[in-house]
Amino acid sequence: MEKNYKKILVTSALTYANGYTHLGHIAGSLLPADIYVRFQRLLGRDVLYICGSDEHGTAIEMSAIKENITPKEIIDKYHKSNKKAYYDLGMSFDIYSRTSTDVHRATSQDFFMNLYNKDLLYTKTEKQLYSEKEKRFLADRFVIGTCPVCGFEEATGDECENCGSSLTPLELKNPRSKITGDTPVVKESNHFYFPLSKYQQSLETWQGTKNNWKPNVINYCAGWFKKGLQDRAITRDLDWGVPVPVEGYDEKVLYVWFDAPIGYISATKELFIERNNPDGWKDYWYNGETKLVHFLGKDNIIFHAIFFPAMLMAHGDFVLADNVPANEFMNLEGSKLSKRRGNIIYVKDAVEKINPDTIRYTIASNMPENRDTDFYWSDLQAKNNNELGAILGNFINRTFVFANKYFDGTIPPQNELQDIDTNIKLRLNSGLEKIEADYENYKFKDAVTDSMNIVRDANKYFNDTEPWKAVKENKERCETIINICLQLVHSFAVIFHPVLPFSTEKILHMLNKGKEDLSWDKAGDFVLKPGHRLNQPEILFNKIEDSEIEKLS
RNA sequence: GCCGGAGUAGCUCAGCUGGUUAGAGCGUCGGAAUCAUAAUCCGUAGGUCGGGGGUUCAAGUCCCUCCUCCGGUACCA
Repeated sequence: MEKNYKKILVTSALTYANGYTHLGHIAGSLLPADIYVRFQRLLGRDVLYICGSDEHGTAIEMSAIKENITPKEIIDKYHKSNKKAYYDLGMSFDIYSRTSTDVHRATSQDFFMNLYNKDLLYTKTEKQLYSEKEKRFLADRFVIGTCPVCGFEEATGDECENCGSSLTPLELKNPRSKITGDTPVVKESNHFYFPLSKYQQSLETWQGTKNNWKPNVINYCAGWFKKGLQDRAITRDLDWGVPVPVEGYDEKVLYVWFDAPIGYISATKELFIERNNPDGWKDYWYNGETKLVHFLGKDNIIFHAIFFPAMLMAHGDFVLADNVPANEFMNLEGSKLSKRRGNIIYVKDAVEKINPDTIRYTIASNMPENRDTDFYWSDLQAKNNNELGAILGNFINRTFVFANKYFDGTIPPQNELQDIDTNIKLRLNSGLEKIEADYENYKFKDAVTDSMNIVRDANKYFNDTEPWKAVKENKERCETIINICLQLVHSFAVIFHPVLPFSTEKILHMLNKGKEDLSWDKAGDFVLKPGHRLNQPEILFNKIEDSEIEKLS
């Protein structure tokens, strides 16, 4: 790392608990974050991985009304399901929390009051549409009416789908509620505003110091700066959310995008409460030597690179993000992933049918780091069969077969080394250096490619040294070869651990080694001792047949 | 409409501040090997870098314009 960070705090964008999470979420923010933290842990760094469900906002309240159930029922359902799916996919959160907890409510209200007490917030009264029938103010996109520009009759209060005009609800002709269809009335409402415009200069200065941010993030923000940041209302007329902790405003709640990012902080608090160290979270959030990294999809850039940092600046106590490595989107079979039913892959379904490591590997090797990418089931099949099975799995298997068949299931000694032996170790070490740089620079696709390329060379080493001949002609030579191949197997357990956590644990077990050998330091050295007894090998990646893929596509 | 991103081999994707014959994996075709989940390794072929114009000794890379796709557009998150 370019700076002497003592601690690393990693977040994945909170999952909105209004539906099942799909593979796009994994590709955008969950998987890169998990790979990153697993790598940092291998290096022995002090890292926390924070995520959770975002459970407030208009959309959840509206879903509850439509389905005639409570918001709580909705969030419970999706929080539980999504959390399980994430863990099934190997996400190694230190905590997966949610924003409906008491800790979060208190933390958000404290945050709000901190700004309120410093007189940073102001109130403003605006005219809004109010439904007498529903007894509620209507959010912009829950008002439907006729577009004043093109006459389209199904325009929503924020924009016209037909002509693309940006609208406000008051401009619509014949406005009506999207839920009940009744005609709303104009009513005034008073809200708190966050003075985002005042922080533009500080934000630009701050981002100016970031020379390793991805261009898409920098340019996107530059666009907003150029336009000029405007203050934002941070309270809403809803029933569902964190109540505004100010007298006279207790019927209102905090804007979901105000409280959601605070969720990263409250989840960290909750984690340390569980650890019986209630102040422990401060060591991370109040510490200028913490490296804070937000992983997210491109739809979230403004909130993590502009709005939340401004909130933190206003508050003053917290560390700001070191990086916001935003990914683009992953689509399915060439068309948008989340658009309509039948064209979506839920994580909960995928993990039931497919080896989670295969899912992780496929997504990681085609991660939308620079642009939108496509997920194909046929691609997953090819990656599983041709790379995971044929290259990695096969190398491990052919090595173990030799150890079992000719060396009684133990690690043979390493005798006199030849050039080809020292070369493969040099190759391993240069590969490790490259992969380490890949991970530190958020280049996960490169990391996967570079990792698998070492295994390709390991297979070449196996071919070139021909242990099946050596075992007959020169047993000592064969001992050395298989010793080295087993050392490489151990190295691969470490190297692939960020991407393939389940399989690498199996490899470690096959080697009869413990977690203490799962460290990046030990990946470059040949640490296995001759005579050490191995466990029985197992097939790590079963071949996926065409018929299975046809069922999934 | 406006802001940002993208369009590169049959397919999926790399190509930082412009610099010799544009790269990788898969797929294709040929070869070597036979220890291994018939799994490996080597080699071959494949592209007027979305269209057009410009700057430059030199452009996939910079500028202009057009087409197509994606995200945002401040009350969806």
